[in-house]
Amino acid sequence: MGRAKIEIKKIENRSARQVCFSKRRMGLIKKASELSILCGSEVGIIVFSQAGKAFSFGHPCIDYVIDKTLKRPVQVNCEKIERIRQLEKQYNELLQELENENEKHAILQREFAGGGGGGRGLQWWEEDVSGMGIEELKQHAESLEAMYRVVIERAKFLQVQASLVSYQLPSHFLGDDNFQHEQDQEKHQLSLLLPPIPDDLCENENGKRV
Amino acid sequence: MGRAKIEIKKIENRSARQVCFSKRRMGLIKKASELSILCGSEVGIIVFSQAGKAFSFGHPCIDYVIDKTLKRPVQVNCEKIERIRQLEKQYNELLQELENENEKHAILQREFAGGGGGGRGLQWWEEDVSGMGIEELKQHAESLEAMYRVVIERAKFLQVQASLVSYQLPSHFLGDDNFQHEQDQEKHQLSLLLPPIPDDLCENENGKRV
DNA sequence: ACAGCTATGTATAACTA
DNA sequence: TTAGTTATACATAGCTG
Repeated sequence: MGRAKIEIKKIENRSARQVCFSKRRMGLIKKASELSILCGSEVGIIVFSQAGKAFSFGHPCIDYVIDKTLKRPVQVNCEKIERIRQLEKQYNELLQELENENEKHAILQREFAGGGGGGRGLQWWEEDVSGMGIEELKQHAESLEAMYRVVIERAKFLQVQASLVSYQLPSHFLGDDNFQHEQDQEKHQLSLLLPPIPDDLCENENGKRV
Repeated sequence: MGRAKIEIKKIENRSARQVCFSKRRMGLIKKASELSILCGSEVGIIVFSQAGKAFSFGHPCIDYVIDKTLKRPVQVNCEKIERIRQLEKQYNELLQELENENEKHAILQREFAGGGGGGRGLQWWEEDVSGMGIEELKQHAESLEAMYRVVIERAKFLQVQASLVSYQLPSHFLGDDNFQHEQDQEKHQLSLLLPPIPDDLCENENGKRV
């Protein structure tokens, strides 16, 4: 949202980070204010700067929102359940994308080698590679990589949304680019929502299953 | 931020409001997530829909942020003090704008009637209107109106920002267009920060001083 | 209600003073 | 540093299915 696109990762330069913090804090609070007015909803925001200074916004006031939250553990559960529903939905979208990739690959396969593995119940990535020629292998590898990239992108997206319920993708799943949430959060069950990805694609460099 | 500019006031249409709510809620949480990552700061957001459903976001998690807030009443005071400093600054800007209007008017006055009130210590709005011709009076009234509009716009802006500390402009100060914050909030000292506006401009339709 | 789409308004990254 | 300016990316209002 500025002159250049930036990656969402911690800004290392101190003063740049400070400038970004105050601008974005103001923007966030403006948005919250607009939401509360437009939709008549109660909103509370608390932000701590790295220096430990607190900033807050609340409609009707921050204390009201905090009180209401503390008195409603049930609501928080509702919220988590809805979040999980959303994640499930996104997971289904992911599956859909994988199937599309699958389709594309099948077409390529047919064009290249006349249809290597036949039309039985097997998924394409389960095909036996031992019978493939060099070109076919190359195609196969490229398709796997493309699919892997799709999975990673989706996983990153889910990660952002996942923090809503404090669930956490194991950070190695997101590649090695700076990962800010790690230090304070537990790692847990999100993987339960993401399992049926073929084994070949689910191992990191240490061979550990995700 | 859409096809058309919209006024920030409650959306009356139920379904439109609901759509806006979910879109903006998502946007707000995305922004909060970005802020926490980019600036390494702790952020918590709680939103209640009008139906009473709760949504939250937190980094590292919402409970952490709430805990930290509850344990730091002092920080909240710091924040309020800073907010007041900002308001004072904005107030000074407002004064500056008034002076600019003043200047412009003085020039107009000189052009029109050769300089009706002389150059003593009086502000232009204190000039005696009894000696004015009809054109001069018209000009004077228009200038007052322009100045009034500037004051109202600034006041609306301050109002949005003021909710940060749960301070509240008396709603009649903002005109009669829908005013959403009124029901739950107390009215108090903000007017202390806004007094030296000439009497002519500080009365509402009941003649009650602001 | 819900999920896209796109034209448009806003927020803001990089820059300047 | 702390403010302003500007070009650009992004969020979203109104619309469609």
